[in-house]
Amino acid sequence: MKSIGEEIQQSEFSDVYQKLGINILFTAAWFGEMNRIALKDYKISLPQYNVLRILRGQKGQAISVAGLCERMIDKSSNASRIVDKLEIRKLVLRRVCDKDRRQVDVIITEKGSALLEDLDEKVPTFKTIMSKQLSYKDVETLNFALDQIRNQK
Amino acid sequence: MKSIGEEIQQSEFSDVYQKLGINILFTAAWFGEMNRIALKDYKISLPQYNVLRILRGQKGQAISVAGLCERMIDKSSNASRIVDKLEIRKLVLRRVCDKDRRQVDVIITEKGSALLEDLDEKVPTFKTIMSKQLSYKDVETLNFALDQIRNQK
DNA sequence: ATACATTAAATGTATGTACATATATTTGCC
DNA sequence: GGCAAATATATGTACATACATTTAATGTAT
Repeated sequence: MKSIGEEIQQSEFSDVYQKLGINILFTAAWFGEMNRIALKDYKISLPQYNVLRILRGQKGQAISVAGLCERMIDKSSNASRIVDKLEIRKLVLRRVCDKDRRQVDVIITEKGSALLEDLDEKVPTFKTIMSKQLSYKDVETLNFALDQIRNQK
Repeated sequence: MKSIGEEIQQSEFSDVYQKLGINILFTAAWFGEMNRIALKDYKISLPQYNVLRILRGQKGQAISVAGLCERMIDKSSNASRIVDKLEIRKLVLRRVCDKDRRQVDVIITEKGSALLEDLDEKVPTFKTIMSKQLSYKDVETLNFALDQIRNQK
């Protein structure tokens, strides 16, 4: 099995925490790469895919651009321009919100939903990626540890 | 303590594996943001910082552009253009390799090394980020689990 | 030795990220 | 009501990523 040290050809880490930090970064990048490969044939980028999935999760309910930002993993991603690209391909619609005309509601179209359904079969789920190696209990432990890391002090 | 579900305002995940996958992605993004904040005053981007650290790790030994790519976390990053930016600021040097004139050796300059030394004091180490919450044993377990995830089948 | 394939790096283009700024709308205060 | 502050989104710019193509140097077969 390839350890993180072998992956990035680094034989020494200053300590195990450093190694873990790089391991988390590397594993996240590895997940991203797997998804990118799956999405490639559909000419859709990873952030665009993530936005579509957030919209589907709304189940028809409208969500503003700011609402999208809050739910995205990369907080500084520019949802406005990602929506631009999706709108050009008619995968989403923009509609000025009646209650607050500064807001723009974004809604997934039929075409967008259909594309997501196709992708569901192509994009590996985290469960298929990890369930062979990690038990339910392992996963709970990891989830707890990661939540703890981000809430230090 | 804020769990991953609260962070991205998603109350339900399809399963704990899905939750863990997103947790890893989110934690990696969170690390990145901490570092970006630390680097901001020095007008150096995260990939540029990572390249400088790889060069320092070479301890004077030359490394090619392809060698940099292999050691970078983001495999598809364009090391050539990152080196461009570092070269403009005289933090690194490029030198055509004598043994294979297609290769370009990249070397960190005195100015680059001095900048890294300054940054060492500003950029939080993973140890300072995580050692309060995770024991040595926790870390070993996590490292093992992540290595396993990336080596499925 | 020449021709062809391979390799290393650079470059071109579209998309995305980071951050500052601009524009439009709403809110709150007088 | 009128005006300043706050808010939602869009836009401008520099840098980075994803991926295809180009250029130069090297390896290899004939």
